Amino acid sequence: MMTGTRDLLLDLAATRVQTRGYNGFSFNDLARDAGIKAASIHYHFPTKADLGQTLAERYRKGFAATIGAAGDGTPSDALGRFVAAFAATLDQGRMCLCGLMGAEVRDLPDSVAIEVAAFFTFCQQWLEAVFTRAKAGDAATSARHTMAALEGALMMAQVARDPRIFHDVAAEVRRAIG
Amino acid sequence: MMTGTRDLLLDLAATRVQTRGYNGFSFNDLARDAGIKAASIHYHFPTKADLGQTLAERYRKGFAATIGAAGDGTPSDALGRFVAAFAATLDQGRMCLCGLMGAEVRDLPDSVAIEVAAFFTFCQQWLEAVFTRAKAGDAATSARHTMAALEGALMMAQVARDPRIFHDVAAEVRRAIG
DNA sequence: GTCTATAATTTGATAGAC
DNA sequence: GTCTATCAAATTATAGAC
Repeated sequence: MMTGTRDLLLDLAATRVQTRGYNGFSFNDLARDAGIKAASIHYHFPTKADLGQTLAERYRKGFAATIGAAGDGTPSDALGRFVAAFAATLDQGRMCLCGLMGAEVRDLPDSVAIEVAAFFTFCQQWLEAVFTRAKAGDAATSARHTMAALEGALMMAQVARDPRIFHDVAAEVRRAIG
Repeated sequence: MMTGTRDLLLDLAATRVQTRGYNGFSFNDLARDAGIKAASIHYHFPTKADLGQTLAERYRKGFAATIGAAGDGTPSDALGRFVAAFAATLDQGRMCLCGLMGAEVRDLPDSVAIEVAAFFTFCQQWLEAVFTRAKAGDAATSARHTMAALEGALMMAQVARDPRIFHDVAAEVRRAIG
Protein backbone atom coordinates (compact mmCIF):
# COMPACT_ATOMS: atom_id res chain seq x y z
CA MET A 1 0.00 0.00 0.00
CA MET A 2 3.02 2.30 0.50
CA THR A 3 1.14 4.93 2.43
CA GLY A 4 4.15 7.16 2.80
CA THR A 5 5.23 8.88 5.98
CA ARG A 6 3.50 12.12 5.14
CA ASP A 7 0.09 10.51 4.83
CA LEU A 8 0.71 8.42 7.92
CA LEU A 9 1.50 11.58 9.85
CA LEU A 10 -1.67 13.21 8.59
CA ASP A 11 -3.76 10.21 9.65
CA LEU A 12 -2.23 10.09 13.10
CA ALA A 13 -2.39 13.85 13.55
CA ALA A 14 -6.06 13.85 12.54
CA THR A 15 -6.79 11.33 15.27
CA ARG A 16 -4.89 13.45 17.77
CA VAL A 17 -6.65 16.66 16.79
CA GLN A 18 -10.07 15.03 16.76
CA THR A 19 -9.65 13.83 20.32
CA ARG A 20 -7.28 16.31 21.95
CA GLY A 21 -7.49 19.44 19.82
CA TYR A 22 -4.82 21.43 18.04
CA ASN A 23 -3.28 22.57 21.31
CA GLY A 24 -3.70 19.14 22.83
CA PHE A 25 -0.96 17.33 20.93
CA SER A 26 2.72 17.93 20.27
CA PHE A 27 5.17 16.88 17.61
CA ASN A 28 6.56 14.51 20.21
CA ASP A 29 3.19 12.78 20.65
CA LEU A 30 2.86 12.47 16.92
CA ALA A 31 6.43 11.21 16.53
CA ARG A 32 5.81 8.46 19.07
CA ASP A 33 2.62 7.44 17.26
CA ALA A 34 4.46 7.25 13.95
CA GLY A 35 7.60 5.62 15.29
CA ILE A 36 9.94 8.37 14.14
CA LYS A 37 11.64 11.31 15.84
CA ALA A 38 9.92 14.64 16.34
CA ALA A 39 12.57 16.48 14.32
CA SER A 40 11.75 14.33 11.30
CA ILE A 41 8.22 15.65 11.17
CA HIS A 42 9.55 19.07 10.25
CA TYR A 43 10.80 17.60 6.99
CA HIS A 44 7.18 16.91 5.96
CA PHE A 45 5.58 19.89 7.70
CA PRO A 46 7.94 22.81 8.41
CA THR A 47 5.74 24.16 11.21
CA LYS A 48 2.84 22.93 13.28
CA ALA A 49 0.66 25.54 11.55
CA ASP A 50 1.49 23.93 8.19
CA LEU A 51 0.36 20.59 9.56
CA GLY A 52 -2.85 22.06 10.99
CA GLN A 53 -3.68 23.84 7.77
CA THR A 54 -3.10 20.72 5.70
CA LEU A 55 -5.20 18.68 8.11
CA ALA A 56 -8.19 21.01 7.89
CA GLU A 57 -8.00 21.21 4.12
CA ARG A 58 -7.72 17.45 3.78
CA TYR A 59 -10.63 17.00 6.18
CA ARG A 60 -12.89 19.27 4.14
CA LYS A 61 -12.04 17.46 0.92
CA GLY A 62 -12.50 14.03 2.49
CA PHE A 63 -15.79 15.10 3.98
CA ALA A 64 -16.96 16.44 0.63
CA ALA A 65 -16.05 13.15 -1.03
CA THR A 66 -17.89 11.18 1.65
CA ILE A 67 -21.18 13.04 1.38
CA GLY A 68 -21.10 13.39 -2.40
CA ALA A 69 -23.04 16.03 -4.32
CA ALA A 70 -25.86 17.97 -2.68
CA GLY A 71 -27.96 17.18 -5.73
CA ASP A 72 -27.60 13.40 -5.51
CA GLY A 73 -30.74 11.52 -4.49
CA THR A 74 -33.71 13.05 -2.75
CA PRO A 75 -33.13 15.91 -0.32
CA SER A 76 -33.89 13.45 2.45
CA ASP A 77 -31.24 11.08 1.13
CA ALA A 78 -28.70 13.89 0.94
CA LEU A 79 -29.39 15.06 4.48
CA GLY A 80 -29.16 11.45 5.59
CA ARG A 81 -25.68 11.14 4.09
CA PHE A 82 -24.61 14.34 5.82
CA VAL A 83 -25.85 13.16 9.20
CA ALA A 84 -24.33 9.72 8.62
CA ALA A 85 -20.91 11.28 8.08
CA PHE A 86 -21.12 12.85 11.53
CA ALA A 87 -22.40 9.61 13.04
CA ALA A 88 -19.42 7.76 11.58
CA THR A 89 -17.07 10.22 13.26
CA LEU A 90 -18.80 9.63 16.57
CA ASP A 91 -18.55 5.86 16.11
CA GLN A 92 -14.79 6.28 15.83
CA GLY A 93 -14.83 8.11 19.16
CA ARG A 94 -13.80 11.34 17.48
CA MET A 95 -15.01 14.89 17.26
CA CYS A 96 -15.41 16.72 13.98
CA LEU A 97 -11.87 17.93 13.24
CA CYS A 98 -13.11 21.38 12.33
CA GLY A 99 -15.65 21.45 15.14
CA LEU A 100 -12.94 20.92 17.72
CA MET A 101 -10.55 23.32 16.05
CA GLY A 102 -13.44 25.74 15.62
CA ALA A 103 -13.84 25.91 19.38
CA GLU A 104 -10.15 26.78 19.66
CA VAL A 105 -10.30 29.22 16.76
CA ARG A 106 -9.00 32.27 18.60
CA ASP A 107 -5.94 30.32 19.67
CA LEU A 108 -5.19 29.00 16.19
CA PRO A 109 -2.61 30.29 13.71
CA ASP A 110 -4.41 32.39 11.09
CA SER A 111 -3.62 29.98 8.29
CA VAL A 112 -5.32 27.18 10.21
CA ALA A 113 -8.32 29.29 11.23
CA ILE A 114 -8.92 30.18 7.59
CA GLU A 115 -9.09 26.52 6.57
CA VAL A 116 -11.42 25.73 9.45
CA ALA A 117 -13.72 28.53 8.34
CA ALA A 118 -13.63 27.12 4.80
CA PHE A 119 -15.03 23.83 6.09
CA PHE A 120 -18.04 25.55 7.59
CA THR A 121 -18.59 27.63 4.47
CA PHE A 122 -18.57 24.46 2.40
CA CYS A 123 -21.04 22.71 4.72
CA GLN A 124 -23.32 25.74 4.77
CA GLN A 125 -23.49 25.89 0.98
CA TRP A 126 -23.99 22.15 0.64
CA LEU A 127 -26.83 22.05 3.18
CA GLU A 128 -28.37 25.18 1.75
CA ALA A 129 -28.56 23.50 -1.64
CA VAL A 130 -30.29 20.50 -0.07
CA PHE A 131 -32.84 22.58 1.83
CA THR A 132 -33.50 24.70 -1.22
CA ARG A 133 -34.41 21.56 -3.13
CA ALA A 134 -36.58 20.40 -0.22
CA LYS A 135 -38.44 23.73 -0.20
CA ALA A 136 -38.71 23.56 3.61
CA GLY A 137 -38.66 27.03 5.11
CA ASP A 138 -35.66 29.34 4.75
CA ALA A 139 -32.83 27.23 3.37
CA ALA A 140 -29.99 29.29 4.85
CA THR A 141 -31.49 29.19 8.32
CA SER A 142 -32.24 25.47 8.12
CA ALA A 143 -28.68 24.82 6.99
CA ARG A 144 -27.18 26.77 9.89
CA HIS A 145 -29.53 25.20 12.39
CA THR A 146 -28.73 21.70 11.13
CA MET A 147 -24.97 22.21 11.21
CA ALA A 148 -25.04 23.83 14.65
CA ALA A 149 -27.13 21.04 16.13
CA LEU A 150 -24.88 18.32 14.73
CA GLU A 151 -21.68 19.97 15.93
CA GLY A 152 -23.14 20.70 19.34
CA ALA A 153 -24.55 17.21 19.72
CA LEU A 154 -21.20 15.65 18.84
CA MET A 155 -19.55 17.68 21.59
CA MET A 156 -22.27 16.93 24.15
CA ALA A 157 -22.11 13.20 23.39
CA GLN A 158 -18.35 13.24 24.03
CA VAL A 159 -18.75 15.10 27.32
CA ALA A 160 -21.42 12.72 28.58
CA ARG A 161 -19.75 9.70 26.96
CA ASP A 162 -23.18 8.80 25.64
CA PRO A 163 -23.59 8.40 21.86
CA ARG A 164 -27.37 8.37 22.26
CA ILE A 165 -27.26 12.11 22.82
CA PHE A 166 -25.97 12.55 19.30
CA HIS A 167 -28.28 10.00 17.73
CA ASP A 168 -31.31 11.56 19.41
CA VAL A 169 -30.45 14.99 18.03
CA ALA A 170 -29.54 13.51 14.65
CA ALA A 171 -32.98 11.92 14.35
CA GLU A 172 -34.59 15.24 15.20
CA VAL A 173 -32.43 17.03 12.63
CA ARG A 174 -33.49 14.61 9.92
CA ARG A 175 -37.15 15.27 10.67
CA ALA A 176 -36.71 18.71 9.08
CA ILE A 177 -37.01 16.94 5.75
CA GLY A 178 -39.69 14.26 5.64
CA MET B 1 -15.55 46.91 46.11
CA MET B 2 -12.65 44.79 47.40
CA THR B 3 -13.01 42.05 44.84
CA GLY B 4 -10.15 40.05 46.21
CA THR B 5 -7.38 38.47 44.20
CA ARG B 6 -9.02 35.08 44.06
CA ASP B 7 -12.16 36.42 42.43
CA LEU B 8 -10.13 38.60 40.12
CA LEU B 9 -8.17 35.55 39.01
CA LEU B 10 -11.39 33.65 38.40
CA ASP B 11 -12.78 36.49 36.30
CA LEU B 12 -9.63 36.81 34.23
CA ALA B 13 -9.23 33.05 33.88
CA ALA B 14 -12.85 32.74 32.73
CA THR B 15 -12.16 35.25 29.97
CA ARG B 16 -9.04 33.34 28.96
CA VAL B 17 -10.80 29.98 28.91
CA GLN B 18 -13.81 31.34 27.04
CA THR B 19 -11.62 32.65 24.25
CA ARG B 20 -8.57 30.38 24.22
CA GLY B 21 -9.66 27.22 25.99
CA TYR B 22 -8.22 25.39 28.99
CA ASN B 23 -5.07 24.45 27.08
CA GLY B 24 -4.87 27.87 25.50
CA PHE B 25 -3.74 29.84 28.53
CA SER B 26 -0.99 29.52 31.10
CA PHE B 27 -0.46 30.70 34.65
CA ASN B 28 1.92 33.22 33.14
CA ASP B 29 -0.77 34.68 30.90
CA LEU B 30 -3.11 34.91 33.85
CA ALA B 31 -0.44 36.47 36.08
CA ARG B 32 0.23 39.17 33.52
CA ASP B 33 -3.51 39.90 33.29
CA ALA B 34 -3.79 40.19 37.06
CA GLY B 35 -0.56 42.09 37.61
CA ILE B 36 0.97 39.52 39.91
CA LYS B 37 3.54 36.75 39.48
CA ALA B 38 2.66 33.30 38.24
CA ALA B 39 3.90 31.65 41.42
CA SER B 40 1.40 33.66 43.45
CA ILE B 41 -1.50 32.05 41.66
CA HIS B 42 -0.63 28.74 43.25
CA TYR B 43 -1.50 30.24 46.63
CA HIS B 44 -5.12 30.61 45.50
CA PHE B 45 -5.27 27.55 43.25
CA PRO B 46 -2.70 24.85 44.02
CA THR B 47 -2.91 23.37 40.52
CA LYS B 48 -4.32 24.40 37.16
CA ALA B 49 -6.86 21.61 37.51
CA ASP B 50 -8.13 23.21 40.73
CA LEU B 51 -8.58 26.47 38.88
CA GLY B 52 -10.36 24.78 35.97
CA GLN B 53 -12.67 22.88 38.27
CA THR B 54 -13.56 26.00 40.24
CA LEU B 55 -14.17 27.90 37.02
CA ALA B 56 -16.59 25.34 35.64
CA GLU B 57 -18.47 25.08 38.92
CA ARG B 58 -18.73 28.84 39.24
CA TYR B 59 -19.88 29.11 35.65
CA ARG B 60 -22.70 26.63 36.20
CA LYS B 61 -23.90 28.43 39.31
CA GLY B 62 -23.68 31.83 37.66
CA PHE B 63 -25.53 30.54 34.64
CA ALA B 64 -28.24 29.04 36.86
CA ALA B 65 -28.64 32.36 38.66
CA THR B 66 -28.87 34.23 35.36
CA ILE B 67 -31.61 32.13 33.85
CA GLY B 68 -33.58 31.69 37.08
CA ALA B 69 -36.04 28.89 37.67
CA ALA B 70 -37.35 26.77 34.82
CA GLY B 71 -40.83 27.31 36.21
CA ASP B 72 -40.68 31.12 36.13
CA GLY B 73 -42.91 32.77 33.53
CA THR B 74 -44.35 31.06 30.49
CA PRO B 75 -42.30 28.30 28.86
CA SER B 76 -41.63 30.75 26.05
CA ASP B 77 -40.31 33.29 28.54
CA ALA B 78 -38.06 30.69 30.15
CA LEU B 79 -36.64 29.54 26.84
CA GLY B 80 -36.13 33.19 25.95
CA ARG B 81 -34.04 33.71 29.09
CA PHE B 82 -31.97 30.65 28.29
CA VAL B 83 -31.25 31.81 24.77
CA ALA B 84 -30.56 35.35 25.98
CA ALA B 85 -27.88 34.05 28.34
CA PHE B 86 -26.05 32.54 25.36
CA ALA B 87 -26.55 35.70 23.34
CA ALA B 88 -24.99 37.76 26.14
CA THR B 89 -21.93 35.52 26.05
CA LEU B 90 -21.64 36.05 22.32
CA ASP B 91 -21.96 39.82 22.75
CA GLN B 92 -18.93 39.69 25.04
CA GLY B 93 -17.02 37.94 22.28
CA ARG B 94 -16.81 34.75 24.29
CA MET B 95 -17.68 31.13 23.92
CA CYS B 96 -19.65 29.20 26.50
CA LEU B 97 -17.01 28.24 29.07
CA CYS B 98 -18.27 24.69 29.23
CA GLY B 99 -18.86 24.47 25.50
CA LEU B 100 -15.24 25.27 24.81
CA MET B 101 -13.95 23.02 27.57
CA GLY B 102 -16.41 20.40 26.42
CA ALA B 103 -14.70 20.28 23.05
CA GLU B 104 -11.39 19.71 24.85
CA VAL B 105 -12.90 17.19 27.26
CA ARG B 106 -10.59 14.29 26.48
CA ASP B 107 -7.60 16.51 27.20
CA LEU B 108 -8.96 17.81 30.51
CA PRO B 109 -8.06 16.65 34.02
CA ASP B 110 -10.81 14.36 35.29
CA SER B 111 -11.87 16.78 38.02
CA VAL B 112 -12.47 19.47 35.41
CA ALA B 113 -14.25 17.15 32.98
CA ILE B 114 -16.67 16.14 35.72
CA GLU B 115 -17.64 19.74 36.39
CA VAL B 116 -18.09 20.41 32.69
CA ALA B 117 -20.39 17.42 32.44
CA ALA B 118 -22.36 18.75 35.41
CA PHE B 119 -23.08 21.94 33.50
CA PHE B 120 -24.65 20.03 30.64
CA THR B 121 -26.64 17.84 33.00
CA PHE B 122 -28.00 20.96 34.67
CA CYS B 123 -28.95 22.57 31.35
CA GLN B 124 -30.57 19.37 30.14
CA GLN B 125 -32.76 19.12 33.23
CA TRP B 126 -33.65 22.80 33.14
CA LEU B 127 -34.66 22.74 29.48
CA GLU B 128 -36.49 19.47 29.90
CA ALA B 129 -38.63 21.05 32.60
CA VAL B 130 -39.43 23.93 30.26
CA PHE B 131 -40.37 21.71 27.34
CA THR B 132 -42.41 19.47 29.58
CA ARG B 133 -44.45 22.49 30.62
CA ALA B 134 -44.79 23.55 26.99
CA LYS B 135 -46.07 20.10 26.01
CA ALA B 136 -44.27 20.33 22.67
CA GLY B 137 -43.09 16.92 21.51
CA ASP B 138 -40.62 14.84 23.50
CA ALA B 139 -39.16 17.13 26.16
CA ALA B 140 -35.81 15.33 26.53
CA THR B 141 -35.21 15.38 22.78
CA SER B 142 -36.24 19.01 22.47
CA ALA B 143 -33.91 19.92 25.33
CA ARG B 144 -30.93 18.15 23.77
CA HIS B 145 -31.66 19.61 20.36
CA THR B 146 -31.94 23.12 21.76
CA MET B 147 -28.72 22.90 23.75
CA ALA B 148 -26.78 21.37 20.87
CA ALA B 149 -27.95 24.02 18.43
CA LEU B 150 -27.03 26.88 20.76
CA GLU B 151 -23.57 25.49 21.53
CA GLY B 152 -22.88 24.74 17.89
CA ALA B 153 -24.14 28.12 16.74
CA LEU B 154 -21.93 29.92 19.26
CA MET B 155 -18.90 28.08 17.90
CA MET B 156 -19.84 28.69 14.26
CA ALA B 157 -20.40 32.39 14.89
CA GLN B 158 -16.92 32.65 16.40
CA VAL B 159 -15.32 30.85 13.48
CA ALA B 160 -17.04 33.03 10.91
CA ARG B 161 -16.77 36.14 13.09
CA ASP B 162 -20.41 36.75 12.32
CA PRO B 163 -22.86 37.03 15.26
CA ARG B 164 -25.79 36.75 12.87
CA ILE B 165 -25.10 33.05 12.54
CA PHE B 166 -25.90 32.64 16.19
CA HIS B 167 -28.90 34.96 16.20
CA ASP B 168 -30.38 33.21 13.18
CA VAL B 169 -30.15 29.83 14.88
CA ALA B 170 -31.36 31.31 18.18
CA ALA B 171 -34.51 32.61 16.52
CA GLU B 172 -35.13 29.18 15.02
CA VAL B 173 -34.58 27.52 18.39
CA ARG B 174 -37.14 29.79 20.04
CA ARG B 175 -39.73 28.88 17.43
CA ALA B 176 -39.95 25.43 19.08
CA ILE B 177 -42.15 27.13 21.66
CA GLY B 178 -44.66 29.55 20.23
C1' DG C 1 14.18 11.03 4.87
C1' DT C 2 15.59 10.27 9.27
C1' DC C 3 18.74 10.84 12.70
C1' DT C 4 21.45 13.29 16.80
C1' DA C 5 22.29 17.32 18.98
C1' DT C 6 21.02 21.51 20.41
C1' DA C 7 18.72 25.83 21.16
C1' DA C 8 15.41 29.16 23.11
C1' DT C 9 11.18 29.41 25.32
C1' DT C 10 7.42 28.10 28.06
C1' DT C 11 5.06 25.31 31.29
C1' DG C 12 3.18 23.81 35.86
C1' DA C 13 4.96 23.62 40.16
C1' DT C 14 7.80 24.05 44.78
C1' DA C 15 10.75 26.23 48.55
C1' DG C 16 11.51 29.70 51.30
C1' DA C 17 12.22 34.86 52.23
C1' DC C 18 9.57 38.88 53.31
C1' DG D 1 -0.29 36.99 50.03
C1' DT D 2 3.19 37.98 47.13
C1' DC D 3 7.72 37.74 45.95
C1' DT D 4 12.42 35.67 44.07
C1' DA D 5 14.68 31.78 42.81
C1' DT D 6 14.68 27.52 41.02
C1' DC D 7 13.24 23.19 38.94
C1' DA D 8 12.31 19.39 35.64
C1' DA D 9 9.89 18.65 31.80
C1' DA D 10 7.98 19.80 27.52
C1' DT D 11 7.51 22.67 23.39
C1' DT D 12 8.54 24.22 18.52
C1' DA D 13 12.18 24.59 15.75
C1' DT D 14 17.04 24.51 13.40
C1' DA D 15 21.73 22.65 11.92
C1' DG D 16 24.16 19.29 10.11
C1' DA D 17 25.64 14.23 9.87
C1' DC D 18 24.36 9.99 7.64
